[in-house]
Amino acid sequence: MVTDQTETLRRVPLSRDRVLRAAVALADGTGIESLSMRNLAQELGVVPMALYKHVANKEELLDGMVDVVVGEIGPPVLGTDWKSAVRQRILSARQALLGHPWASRVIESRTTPTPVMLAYLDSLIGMFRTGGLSADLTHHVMHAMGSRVLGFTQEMFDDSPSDDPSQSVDPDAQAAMFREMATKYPYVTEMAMAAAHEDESIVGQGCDDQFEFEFALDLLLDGFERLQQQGWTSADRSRGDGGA
Amino acid sequence: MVTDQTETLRRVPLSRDRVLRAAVALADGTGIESLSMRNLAQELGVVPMALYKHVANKEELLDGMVDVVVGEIGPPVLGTDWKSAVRQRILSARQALLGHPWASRVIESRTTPTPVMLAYLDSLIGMFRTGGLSADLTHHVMHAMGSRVLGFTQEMFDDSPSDDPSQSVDPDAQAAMFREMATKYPYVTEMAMAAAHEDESIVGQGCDDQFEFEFALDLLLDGFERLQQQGWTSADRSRGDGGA
DNA sequence: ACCTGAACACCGTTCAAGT
DNA sequence: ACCTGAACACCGTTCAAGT
Repeated sequence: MVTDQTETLRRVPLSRDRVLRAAVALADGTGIESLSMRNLAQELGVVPMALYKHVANKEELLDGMVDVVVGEIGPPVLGTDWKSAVRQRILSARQALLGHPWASRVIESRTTPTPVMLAYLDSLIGMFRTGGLSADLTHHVMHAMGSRVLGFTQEMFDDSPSDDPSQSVDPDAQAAMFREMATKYPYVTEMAMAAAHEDESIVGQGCDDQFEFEFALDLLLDGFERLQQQGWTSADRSRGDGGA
Repeated sequence: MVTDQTETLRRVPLSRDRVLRAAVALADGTGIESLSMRNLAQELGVVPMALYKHVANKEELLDGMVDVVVGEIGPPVLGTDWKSAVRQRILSARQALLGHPWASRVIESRTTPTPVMLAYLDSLIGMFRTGGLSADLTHHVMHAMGSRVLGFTQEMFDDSPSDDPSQSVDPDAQAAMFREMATKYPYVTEMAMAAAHEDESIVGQGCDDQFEFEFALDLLLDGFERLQQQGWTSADRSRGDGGA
């Protein structure tokens, strides 16, 4: 294809699918904060109002974008135990999300599941149920997993190393800052140090996100398995809020 | 105080504290989506630009609002084992958040921790460390907890019963909808049924949020304790992605 | 019947002109 | 030196006027 791209896009008639794909591409390329209806329309060589033929409003656009991402999650693997199968599926969801940095934030902001999302959730719930977990336990399990079923967790803070040139090197200031951190927040500092074998950083940086995700995922899956084997029921509300 | 409130507010000079408290009150009362700089200024009987004397921009306003909420979290209880102490502190954080429905969303959107937030995290990390967990394990523990350290989890969808009058009763349509759900998403439906002993609902409604939160929290805390007792190290990366 | 320009009712923030 | 009105550069969406 040597045809001018904008020109080509202008010729192809708009469709919901083309709108959604363009929106995903725009968000991937320039960030979700610069995705506006006006912006997207311009990218498609179209007047803003033309988009409203294919999506009712911006919320529906975002729903559709999430559907595109969920559509990239692989199907369940067959022929293993439920725990491995669930584990692999969720790690596949994680892979899908990694290609779209905006996706987890947008998913969080959705208020009602789309049919595509419901189909994914139904299939995942089915993996627990056919694996032998009770409907009761599965319900609590899904809540405990939260957004993890889609391959992400709410990390407390964005730990991407900001390449802000305003706070450049100046080793003296950095050392002073570090000393202040270490005295004011000794445990935070120690924890950051414990993780900083791979990156220069002050807080929370340079740790292996994939490892952290799998650590928590496995802890939860192991816990679910243990409860299942014990024949746990939500009637077993034996836990008080005190006892060791 | 019988003085007219707006008049009183107009007399009291602005301060960062008064701006933040007004912002929290406004968000509590009318929702975070209607909190704008212009709106807040009006509430304070002040021109929008006056706010910029006390907060650099809207991001800093939101940071400050989170600080107000974090300030409401109770101090650690003394004289118990680390697990109970952590449990109680996190449930106290949850109580603080329950009074400010917007808080979890705003916390998620923060990109850098404030000193107030760092102080809270430091104190919580300290509870694990003085309880005997290694710096290494504590690091992974904090990641596994994610936003749960502040008393909330990312629930997959907003399950508050929308009192939208447009989709009022009409039991026939509702029954048809239910049949469609049950055939298209059998496991989702079953799970919703399993939880719906207390509320009329289609999906995800009517379950005990507090119970779900504690279920996951205890599962994680129990898991952490088990790892600690086993002398776990992150060098033990024994888990493959397959084996049962 | 379809499409779209202009307009509406908002934003956060800058900046220069006022006191 | 301090304060602030007007303006800038945006939003999502409505609606009436064009073809």
